Amino acid sequence: MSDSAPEAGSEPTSAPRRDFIRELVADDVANGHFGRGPATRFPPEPNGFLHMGHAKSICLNFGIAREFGGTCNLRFDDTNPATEDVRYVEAIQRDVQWLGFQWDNLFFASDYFEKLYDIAESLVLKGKAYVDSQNEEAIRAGRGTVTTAGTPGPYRDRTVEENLDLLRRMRAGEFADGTHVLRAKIDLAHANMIMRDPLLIRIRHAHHYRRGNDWCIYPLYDFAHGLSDAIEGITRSLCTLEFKDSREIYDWLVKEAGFEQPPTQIEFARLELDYTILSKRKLLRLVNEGHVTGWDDPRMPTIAGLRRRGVRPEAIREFCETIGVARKDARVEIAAFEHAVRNDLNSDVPRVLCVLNPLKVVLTNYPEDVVEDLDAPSFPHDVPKTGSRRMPFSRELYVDRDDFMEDPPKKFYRLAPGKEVRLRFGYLITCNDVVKNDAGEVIELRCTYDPATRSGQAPDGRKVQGTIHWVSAAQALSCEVRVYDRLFSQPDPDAVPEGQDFIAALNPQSLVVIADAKIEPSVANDPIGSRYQFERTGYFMSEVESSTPEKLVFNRIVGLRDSWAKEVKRG
RNA sequence: UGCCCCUUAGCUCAAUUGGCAGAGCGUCUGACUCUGACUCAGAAGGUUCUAGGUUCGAUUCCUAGAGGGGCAACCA
Repeated sequence: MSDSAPEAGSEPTSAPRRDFIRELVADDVANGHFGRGPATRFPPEPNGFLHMGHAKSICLNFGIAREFGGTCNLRFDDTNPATEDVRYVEAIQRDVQWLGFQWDNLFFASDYFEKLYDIAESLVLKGKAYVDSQNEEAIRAGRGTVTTAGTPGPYRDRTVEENLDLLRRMRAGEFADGTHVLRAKIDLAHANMIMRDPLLIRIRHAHHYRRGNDWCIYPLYDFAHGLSDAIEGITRSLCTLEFKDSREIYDWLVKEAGFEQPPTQIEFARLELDYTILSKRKLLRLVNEGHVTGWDDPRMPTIAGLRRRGVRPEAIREFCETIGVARKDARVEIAAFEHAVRNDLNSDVPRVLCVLNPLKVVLTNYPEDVVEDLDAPSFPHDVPKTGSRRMPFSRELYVDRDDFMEDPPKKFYRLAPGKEVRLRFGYLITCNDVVKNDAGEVIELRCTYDPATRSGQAPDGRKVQGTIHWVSAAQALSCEVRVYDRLFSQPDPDAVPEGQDFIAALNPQSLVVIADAKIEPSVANDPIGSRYQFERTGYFMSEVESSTPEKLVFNRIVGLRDSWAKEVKRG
């Protein structure tokens, strides 16, 4: 490399942001630290569906493998027979692939049980582990507290022979659950609670979704995780901050097990999102208690829920990139996610007109039996895509109730008595009369159109401030629109008064179903699952699970930015 | 009365390793516009948690303190 000015075109391809983890991996590659290429893994327990927090981890682990020419495994950390299920294994694989990633190897920690057992025996042989036969309470008491040291129990100094015999009989299934555990022999007074003779293996006579009933001694996380990484030749084991204290036992175990150049654990902050909960345990509660329709409810922050809602994997990946990776707890604004979703859809999906809350408009000076076809481009001028559709126009139309006010405030650009607006892709119309029912509710607007303004422009040069969306009443399709909003009504759903929990923070308006919205007929033959921007409203997708040829059902993916709503809110 | 981690703009993160504190999102203003969208331009927003110390120079190194978080599951 010379010091001379870079030549045109030699500009480095705008390097992606380097977080502290990527810096380390880049250093590994440059210096050949592990004697092998970068190897990561994504290690979910198959006890629930993947959510945005997992997406962050997936983008990190698979992204690093991709960027540095390394490998990334999908490993199921299935060491707890009580909570796991094939159903989750299948859902997780589908979600990872949908996000756009493919694993180099598919592994299961439950395939390592024999290897882990062999390591357990070797630890016993070295006097580094022992079988403890105290009950659960005694073990807990013997561990001490964060401020007081623990004390050795009565079985801590069993002979190697006795430990080996008991361990083998544990494996043979001779003992009941809870009668014995294998513990590492480290230090009951260790400053790090994790290191106070951590439990390695416990007895569970239970059905495991993959092992059936053939195995009854299950390794615990601390024992299984690091050794599984080491068995797979992982170089950097990425996990979240709460495992910080586990790193010490991780290092202890891979060293005692004799791995050369073992993996190193690196911790990063787990994702927290405004107005959202990202905890499998709590999400499971929402499912089980029926607050949502399932793991794939479009309001859920799960990958399956977001997919069903209409969010695309590109948006999730872009979001994960913008939030970065750091070593401190972080709560990300939901606005950042919504921005990524809009940004992804804006340049790609066609525009369409849909009236969510129909209000009839009769054009009193338009002939009764005429239907015109108006040409409507499907993309705005700044989206480099072509295409258009025909929109029928007639005497009776629908516009959105939000676009009319009988007594509007200043700066209301839409329809009001005596005011003129432009119909998108169509004529200028002026509101003359307001028809009300007995209850005093507005049920119809009587307007006149200016026949000279079919182009949307007035020949005399007069300007209108507002352009509103509309559909022709006779040709419009009736459809159902599900307007989804945040699942929780406060930024931190756990910040509820004493005695309540996050359930109390649920947003009662998180789903508003509009049974009879009116959409332009051009969408009739589009495949179900198509995404659109409903102009001036938001992004929507017809839902495969609910739509029928007779009646389309649309999910709102995300609303458009709405500076008028902000103006109104400000008063 | 323990151990460990964290603290830079409203939010998320940078700062080439001790050298003029920046970016994206958000907010506000303006331009453009047949979407109050998009796009573009601009602005506001900082005692870098506090107090000392080292240094010509500290966001960066040291000490103490404050605030936040994690660890005492036979869960992961």
